[in-house]
Amino acid sequence: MSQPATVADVAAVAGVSRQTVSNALNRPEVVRPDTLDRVRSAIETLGYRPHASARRLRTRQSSTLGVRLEPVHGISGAVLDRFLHALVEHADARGMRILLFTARDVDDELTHIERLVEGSDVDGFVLTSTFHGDPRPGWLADRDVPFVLFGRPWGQSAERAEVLPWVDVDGRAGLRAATAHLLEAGYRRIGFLGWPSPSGQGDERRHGWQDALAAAGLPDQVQLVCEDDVSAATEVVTRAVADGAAVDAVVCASDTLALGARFALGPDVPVVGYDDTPVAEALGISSVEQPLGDAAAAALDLLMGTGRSVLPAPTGHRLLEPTVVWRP
Amino acid sequence: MSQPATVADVAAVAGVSRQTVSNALNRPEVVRPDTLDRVRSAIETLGYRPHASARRLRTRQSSTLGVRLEPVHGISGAVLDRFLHALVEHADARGMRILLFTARDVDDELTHIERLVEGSDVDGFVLTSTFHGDPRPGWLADRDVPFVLFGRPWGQSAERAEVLPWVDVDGRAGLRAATAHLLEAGYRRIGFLGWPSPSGQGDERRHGWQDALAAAGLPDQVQLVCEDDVSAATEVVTRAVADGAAVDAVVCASDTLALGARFALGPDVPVVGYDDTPVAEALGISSVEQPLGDAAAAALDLLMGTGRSVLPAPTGHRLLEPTVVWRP
DNA sequence: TTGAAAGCGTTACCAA
DNA sequence: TTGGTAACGCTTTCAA
Repeated sequence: MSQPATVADVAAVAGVSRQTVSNALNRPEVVRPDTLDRVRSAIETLGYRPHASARRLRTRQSSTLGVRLEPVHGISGAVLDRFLHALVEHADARGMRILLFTARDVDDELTHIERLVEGSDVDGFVLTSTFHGDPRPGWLADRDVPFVLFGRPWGQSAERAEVLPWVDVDGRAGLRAATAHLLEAGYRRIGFLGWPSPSGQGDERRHGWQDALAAAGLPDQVQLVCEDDVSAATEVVTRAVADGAAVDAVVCASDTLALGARFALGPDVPVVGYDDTPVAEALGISSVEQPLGDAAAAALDLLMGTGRSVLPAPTGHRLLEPTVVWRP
Repeated sequence: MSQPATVADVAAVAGVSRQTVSNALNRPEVVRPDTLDRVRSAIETLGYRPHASARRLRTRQSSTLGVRLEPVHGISGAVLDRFLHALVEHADARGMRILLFTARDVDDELTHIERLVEGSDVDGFVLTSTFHGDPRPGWLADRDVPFVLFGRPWGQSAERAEVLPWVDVDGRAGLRAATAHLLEAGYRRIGFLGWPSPSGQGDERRHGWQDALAAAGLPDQVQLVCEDDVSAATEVVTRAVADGAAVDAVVCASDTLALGARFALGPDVPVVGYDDTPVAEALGISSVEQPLGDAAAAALDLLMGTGRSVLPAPTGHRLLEPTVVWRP
């Protein structure tokens, strides 16, 4: 196989014209069965594969989705990694490919996005790590570039947020479930360790904790705040306990914080983290696990509907339920 | 910008022919300066970008490299992630893109690779996680598909290994340095916790430990073996100590093992891991850090030489020195 | 149901 | 140095 076979080669072997080969490939129902068979066996013997670039040039579709590969962020880096993995798999099943790019910051990301769009390199984007004041959704929507967010459009106006396509995991429900479970197990003084406000995900998770406490008639529990850093978390919790804070269990906004809390409180005080990272698993810390495979599938559903190409203007959203992984 | 501009549009605006625009883009030195200026300003005003697929169809180069995104493997998952990140950045700087694919196992990986090659989707591959009996290098070499290994061609015949292109980090040097440093600090009974043989990287790392001990005239130290799992490691070390093994420091083949050793020995016995994962950082465990950015750059150097396209048959190799990150 | 012809946007070749 | 012409491999009209 010095030179890859083309439609013309297949057509010659099958004794039909090029277009018939193309039809056999793309609209098999329109070709007579025995012709179809001849074409298919010709494809088989020649080891023919359509030339991706040629097809893309003709169809004006790249069948490719752009995804920014973000810098690894500490312990939770594996989360986006797992999402990406699931995304690649589901995309493959739908005939789509994932093209990576990196960027220093959001402005740089928009520059890259612009280049990819203008070079017709991608049909759309999956945007991760949404945040308050995120300029990307607006930028893309203004230019009619299809996209879907993994993460809610925090801080967007209500009308805009309503039509923006996004997939997210319901952190509030996750922490609500974790807290409720601890309450059932008899714990009464359940503290929360989270990030400073405003933080989309962080505030959601705090609300989940509050929901469960309110439902149990136990408001006003200990609430601590610090940056997402193990030593900082250890220090905050240690100081709070020294100052007389009463907790017999702690739910946290992340595994990083949970790890700090565990160091401060020892193994006898139940701690629940978020993201179910390998660290939580290794240290036997309970954690809220995001259904990342489902999230990836949902993102593609929103972006592509039931078809095999990206919708011109995706819309709608999906909020997925996480599950709590309990460890001794 | 309803319809993206093409070379023809640029040519019309600049008052030249299509070909001159193409030349201005790809071989500017062959175009007269003032013509070049006219073309460039036309490109500017039109916001023209070459259509990637059209160019690829014509040049028969995809300017794309295929990389398998592997399942996240516990604590060390971040390593390939960081390598991938660096690879995307360096590739971008060289006008190359990274296309991801996933696979269940090596056979499935070869199937994917075949598909990508036959569809002219990629110009070559960067293969990670090489292992004894790896069929991929042979498969690709047999078909003249360019590739480079991140990891040595373990277990390949000497002649074949000699011409195979690979980049790797010298784990042996890393553990030698770590062990030597501990020896200088006065530790004399330095144990090693590693993986079962044969393991390319694992055996290398063990040799590094042995090198340093032999140089210091202190052979026959405690050597332990277990699978790459935290609890297994904890158990193995705990049992060894209970059985009378004498160690006042331990170097390990991975951060996972180091974590287990830390649990078994407590914070007063120095433990050195490998890969400098976020976990090691969070727990204050010293670790050998791989220069992943350099590895990615070296991989592309091997694959592309100094040019902007993949070499037909890359060859040569590069062994990089890791550094030890010491923590209190 | 099948075939002929056109064209997607680009670059390579050759002549001017 | 510049421009005309011809592909690259594919799909999409439109006729037969």
